[in-house]
Order: sequence, then structure tokens, then C-alpha cells
Amino acid sequence: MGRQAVQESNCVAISCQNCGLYQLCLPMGLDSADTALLDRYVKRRRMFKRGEVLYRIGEAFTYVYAIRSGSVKTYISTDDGRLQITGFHVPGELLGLNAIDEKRYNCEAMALETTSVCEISVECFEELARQIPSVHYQMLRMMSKEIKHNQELMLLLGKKNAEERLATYLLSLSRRFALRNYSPTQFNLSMSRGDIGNYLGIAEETVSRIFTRFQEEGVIASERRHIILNDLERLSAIAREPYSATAQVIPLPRIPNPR
Amino acid sequence: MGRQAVQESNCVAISCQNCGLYQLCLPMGLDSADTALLDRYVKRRRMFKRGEVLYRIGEAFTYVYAIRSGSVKTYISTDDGRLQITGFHVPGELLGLNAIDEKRYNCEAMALETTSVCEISVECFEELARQIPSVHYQMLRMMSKEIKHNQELMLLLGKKNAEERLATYLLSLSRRFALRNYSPTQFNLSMSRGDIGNYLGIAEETVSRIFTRFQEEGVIASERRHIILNDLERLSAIAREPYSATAQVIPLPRIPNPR
DNA sequence: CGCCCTGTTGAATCTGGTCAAACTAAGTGG
DNA sequence: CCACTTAGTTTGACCAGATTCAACAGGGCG
Repeated sequence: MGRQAVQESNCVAISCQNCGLYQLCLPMGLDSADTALLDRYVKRRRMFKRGEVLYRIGEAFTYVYAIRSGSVKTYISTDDGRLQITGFHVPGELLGLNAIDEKRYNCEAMALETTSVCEISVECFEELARQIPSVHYQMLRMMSKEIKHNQELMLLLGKKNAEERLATYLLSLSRRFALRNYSPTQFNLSMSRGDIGNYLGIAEETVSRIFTRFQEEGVIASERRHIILNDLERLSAIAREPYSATAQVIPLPRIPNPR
Repeated sequence: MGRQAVQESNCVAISCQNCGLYQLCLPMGLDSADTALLDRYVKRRRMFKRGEVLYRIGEAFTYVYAIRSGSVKTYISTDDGRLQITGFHVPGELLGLNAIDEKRYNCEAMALETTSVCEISVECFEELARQIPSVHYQMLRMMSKEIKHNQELMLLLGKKNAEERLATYLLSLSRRFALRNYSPTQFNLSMSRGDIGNYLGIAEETVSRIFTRFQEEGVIASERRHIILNDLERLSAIAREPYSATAQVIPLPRIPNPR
């Protein structure tokens, strides 16, 4: 995410590790044969320009997408056309998995900026899961993680006021950047105020106003899409979330190997 | 859900089919040996009374719960104590699966009424998945379904006004009852106005007021927790959802068998 | 029978939405 | 290179829907 040259080039440099499938298999301790197998399936690379759609609601579930660089938003809609953005996705994340049940995508995905992805056919993916059974398990973990994330968003949408929402949002971005070794206090947004407001369930004018207020209070500095978080602690207090200076290191859970 | 004698007895009568694991395995065409295997793991039955907690946030992930009769709410909280109910669960549903990633429950589950469950140890469940590989696949499908459901709730929380929320909610209940061959137009709620409001992100007074309004307009009739939907079509219009008289029959997707 | 919980209703208040307008940055094409 | 367009952002004024506070009604249960 972001357009700084340093981040872009960084993305490319670690694109292999960042490619989602790597993340899928990393915790499994795959041997090199497995990794080679994995590589076979990560062939098709595609670029999407800002505003281009990766997949639409109802389309047959044919590909899973691993983001290599750039960023993507996913959203659903009421039948009278109101959209709800359900997630912003950054390099290393896998898109489309939740279409498994109905075999059709149940949300739409659009590139927020020029975005490079690995397009993995579902058939290949299933073949992969057959040959490396613990891939199934990793998929479960990833979906479990997504459910947890969505639950937190529900809490935000259902119970938090506008200030808390925006503070929560900035902190969540900060943590995600920290995880990927980007600066947790200084970054560029790839999404517009309108997108942020939509995601958080508030009007874009409200987003603007609160950015201004945070800036007046010295909690952040923002110039258009460039954001500096000056006071993570105060931001955490506003968001009503426990403050953690650095990303918490959670010991990897024991992973049963079903092979 | 509901306290009508007819529904209760019905639940008991079809408890086997309603037990969640059955649902998990039903679409897989298990042979009788598999079914026997399945039965081995569904031993422990437990009862929870209204208000009793099945599991708490952060507790080690040791059991998966299949609801046999009754109903359960799940919820998460901000650290200053505000709760957000994330789901109401009825017979046939499986609870706890989304703890897979962190090996700890990430929400709390509480019985809304006297509730009977099958308690399945996670170890047994994993053993089961090892012996019947397509169980993995069914788990993926169930989690995929949950993600879709949560996305729809986000749309509701983020974009719909109070009337639309309540109408959407009533319709969603109606559909779930229809799926289980209960009346889609007449049922008892097991949750309070407060719970409904919490779930939908509105105050309980607002829930009450809108129930009254719907009743004045003749769309529904309600007496405390007993609800009659008089005009599903108008309700759909209010909810801004496509009207479907009966539950749509979706052809079962082709299920690859990884054995 | 009386208490308590749940639900209903009214009135005052306020957060955040809507509408409108000005402004900026970044293209776009002549 | 400049005029013009377009998309995105910010700000102000006003207003509506929903919350909050408060009082009260009714059912169910001990």
C-alpha cells in the first residue's frame, strides 16, 4: 500500500515471501519438494490498474488471488445499490477463499492502485490441497482469522462512535504495516476518504472532520493521503483498545500434521 | 428457537439430523461405516440453562458445540465493556469452529433458553477429519458460509437504517425457520428486545418503537415475543431485499472428494 | 401477592448525515 | 504551456433519525 518508492521496491524485493501462498505454507514446515510443487501452481501473474475489478459477485469461483503488491478493496451491496466495503487487502493476503461454499464469489474485488497478483486456479488449488493435506488446515486458519477480523468490524460498526472508529482504523493499519516491517507511524493511504467512510459506516465528510480534529489535537498529522501517527497511546485511548507499542508476538499454535 | 410445544418436540424428534455434525457430513454421501465412526464422537451431551455460558473469550479451544435444541447467542466486547452480539444460533449449527486459528475462543457463547448440545472434543474432531478427509472440506464450506453471513451483517450495520435493519432481521429469521420446516410467518423469539437491538446496532427502545410502527401498518402482528409476519412482500420492500416466497432451492455444488 | 424483569411510550438532546460550496491536485487536450 | 475538466478533500449550515433519560405497564415467577 502507499506510493512511496521505498515501499514499492520493497514489495517487489520480497514478493515471493509476500505472495500469500507462501504465507499459507510457511507455518507448515514444507520441505523443498513441497515448495517446488507449490511453485508450479503459482504461474499466472496479472496486473490490475486502479479501479479494475478482479472478480464480481455471482461469478463462478475459478481463481484465488494472492496479492503481490498494491492493494485491493472488497465490497458487497444492497440491491438498491448501496455499497459496504468489507475489507482492504494488502500484499501477502489471499482473496476469494470465502467463495468455497457457493462456488461463486460473494463479494466484488477492485484494485485501489496498480496491483500485481498471482492468479491461482481453484482446480490447481484443490489439487495442491490433495497433495499437501495440511494446506487444508492452513485454509481453515486463514478463514478463521477472517471471521475474527469481521467480528471486530461488526463491533466497530455496531457499537463505536465516529472518533473511535477512525482511531481504531488507523491503529489497525499501523499494526498491519508493522507486521510487514513498514513504519507503523508513517504511511500513505491507498484508499480515499470516501472509501474509509464507507468501510467504517460514516460519511466521508465526517472522516474529513475527524482527521482535522485529530490533527488539531496533535494526535496525528495528515496531508491528503499521507499520515503520521504522533501519539499511538492517545490514539489507542480514543479507540478504546489496549495499547501495544509493537506487534504482539503470539507463539505459533501447535499444528497437527494430518499427513 | 421458540417455546411452542410443537417446535420443541419437533426438535427432539429430529435431533439426530439436527445435530450439526450430521449437517457437516450429510452432503458428503457418507457410507454407514463413516456414519458409525461419526457417532462414536458424538457422545457427550450437555444441557445449558438460560444465561449459562458455553465458552468464554480467550479460553482454550477444547470443544466444538453442535446445537440440538434451544438457541445460543455469541458476542464479543470492547475492553470498556460494550458488547456486540455477532450471531444467534439455532439447532443444527456448529459453534466454536472459528477458534481454529488462535486455539482460543474469540467470542463468548450464552444459551438464550434451555439448550441441548453435543460437545465434541477438538482432538476427536481432528481425528475425525483425518479419517474422513472430506470433513475438512465441509468445515471450509461452513466457515465460508459464516463469512458470507457476517458480511451481510456488516452491510446492515454500516448502511441500513433502523427500519431496514429490523425488517431484514425478521426476514432472515423467517428464512431460517422455513429451512427447518417451521412456519416462516409465525414464530417465537428466544431473544429479548435488548438482544435484538444490540445485534442490529440500535437501541432497544428503537426496536420497540419500530415493532409498534410495523404493527400499526399491519406488516406484522407481535405480542411480546410471539411474532406473525402478515406481509412478507412489504417486509422485503422495507428491508430492500429481493422477495422470495419460499426458501430458494440452491443445487448442491459439486463436491470434490479428496480421499 | 408483590417483586422484578421486559417491554412500551414520551420528551429532550445530540451525533452524525445531508446539502451546498469552495478549494486543491492532477490530469487532459488544444 | 495554459485553460479546462475531473476527482478528491475540506468546511459550514442545517436537519433528522436515533439515543438517552425517565416514567410506566404488564407478565411471570418465587
